[in-house]
Amino acid sequence: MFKLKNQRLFTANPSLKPQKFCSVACALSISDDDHQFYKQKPPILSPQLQETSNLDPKFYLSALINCKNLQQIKSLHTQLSVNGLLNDSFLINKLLYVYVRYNALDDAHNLFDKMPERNPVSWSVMVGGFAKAGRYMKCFDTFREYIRSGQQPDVYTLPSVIRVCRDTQNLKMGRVVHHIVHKFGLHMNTFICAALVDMYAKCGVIDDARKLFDKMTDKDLTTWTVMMGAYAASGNPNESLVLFDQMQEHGVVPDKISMVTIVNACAKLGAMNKAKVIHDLIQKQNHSLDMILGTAVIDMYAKCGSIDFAREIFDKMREKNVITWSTMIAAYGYHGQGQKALDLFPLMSKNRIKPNNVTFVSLLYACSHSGLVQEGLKIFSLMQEKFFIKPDVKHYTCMVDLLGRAGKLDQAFNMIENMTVEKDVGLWSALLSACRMHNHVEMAQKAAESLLEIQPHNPSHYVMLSNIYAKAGKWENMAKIRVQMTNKNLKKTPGFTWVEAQNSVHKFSSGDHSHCESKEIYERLKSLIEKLEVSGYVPDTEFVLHDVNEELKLGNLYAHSEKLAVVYGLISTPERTTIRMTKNLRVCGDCHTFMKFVSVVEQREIIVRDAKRFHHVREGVCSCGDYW
DNA sequence: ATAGGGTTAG
Repeated sequence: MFKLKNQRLFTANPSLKPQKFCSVACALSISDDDHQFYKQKPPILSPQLQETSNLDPKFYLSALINCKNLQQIKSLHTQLSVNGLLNDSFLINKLLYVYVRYNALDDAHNLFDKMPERNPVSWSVMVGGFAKAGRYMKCFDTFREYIRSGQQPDVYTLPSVIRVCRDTQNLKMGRVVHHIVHKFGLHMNTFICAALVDMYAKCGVIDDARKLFDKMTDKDLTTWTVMMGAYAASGNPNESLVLFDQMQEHGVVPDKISMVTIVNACAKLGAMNKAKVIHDLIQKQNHSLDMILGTAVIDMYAKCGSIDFAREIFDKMREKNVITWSTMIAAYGYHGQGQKALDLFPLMSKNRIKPNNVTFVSLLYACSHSGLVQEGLKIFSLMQEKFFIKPDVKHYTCMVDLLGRAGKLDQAFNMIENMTVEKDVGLWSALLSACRMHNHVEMAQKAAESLLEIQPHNPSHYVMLSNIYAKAGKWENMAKIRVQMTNKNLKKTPGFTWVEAQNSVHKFSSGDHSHCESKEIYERLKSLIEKLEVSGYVPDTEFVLHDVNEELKLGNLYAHSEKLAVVYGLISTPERTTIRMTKNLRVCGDCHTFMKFVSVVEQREIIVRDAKRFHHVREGVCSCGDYW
């Protein structure tokens, strides 16, 4: 009887952590009947428990550990109370903890309120419970009460409080807590410091995070992981990889979570060499590709340019969730293989995965970038009618992009006018780009006006509109924009281009001479342009504002960061070249033409990407016009 | 006994 019941407990809950088996504890694993019994007469022990129980707290301890639902916890609570064991701080804290683990925060709090004596463990469980459950005010209140009670907060409580500061983006409170940490001399605790580093990073003050990180003498794996993740999230994935190497030099061996973090950083960097090294390391250390790590690796390979590797991993993964599927769909989207993205969609339901709003963003994006207008419209209505997902601004942005690229500007504009969700910069930018592509000056003005209402000081909106005027020959309007920019003291923000070569990533800005092989690069660029001109390359100097600085000129040409990166790629890598550009930076017409010619004349495949998009530059393949 | 780090779009 016992064995059977016990088996049921463990087979029904394979996820339960292996625990010391206690012959009496298994009595709790049964019992719909018992529940009924408890319900009717709570103070009385069930026959089974009576048989085996005594007033030994150890019995209740293992019973609590093996609880599998709230009902059981409550009935044990009653029994503890009846047996007068609620004075045992060890037991009561365990009870508190089990309530918290089953998300019964109110029950826990009631118990906590009635506790005659609260020790640091009680406080820490309660504060941590509120923190995990997202009940931030309650967490702060409890912590405040703790401090006011005059006790020294222990090292277990503070990480939870810091976590809440992070989750609520409450940097001010975070600094106060940091102060408290110092006041109580707890600044040497690794758990607390790691939490603080994470809090600073996620509140956007990465320099403060780094300062604290550097001060820490014993950085453990979590600390390193937090810092690596912070750099990746703040747009400096290169630094994540640097730290990853340093960590290993310090003898810290990465685990699965840190692997996910570094895979993610590598995806953001877009460096295929690194991607392979990291994937090798994962295999060497025998980390299985579970849903999270597997999904991250798919994303990494896709963003490093290899949709085939990405698909290989995808096919190998045994368990996939909606994120895995959405990642793969998005990957096909930005690789310009819209049909393949669409083909995956019906397979999702076959595998019983329900698409979510992100899946539909990826699908619509895939349609817009492959020019699948009808399909996109179909998906858009399917999403609402069959899956009852209300489109948000991102879905609308994809639709505006889809219609806009196809030249259906009026339809796109109508959609914007009729939508009820709040319009953002991305939405209007999509329309503005479409206007530029189709030379629709009037609508461009409307789009730009809306953009400048939201972001009156963003120079890129002015530059974009100015370029549209230039293309239409409306020089007076263009001049006005330039005056506005000068009056507002706005300067074009510098753009960067990165290229992966020589096993690392090199960064260029326009007219950049800082690279150590700068001389060779410029010489090669000069001779290359001569070669290209023989083949019919005519530099396009239409977009005057793109290059305000005359010093960037190289003969009658401009040394765009894109060109410098492409040339460095030619010099230093035998294979194809992948360059990555500052997010939102558009490749200008001249660079586009330049790359097209390079790809033919030098027989080299060039891949351009910003954070998420790819465009293969091959003759006949590049269909994006001068706007990418 | 109680504590910190991980995946998709934009």
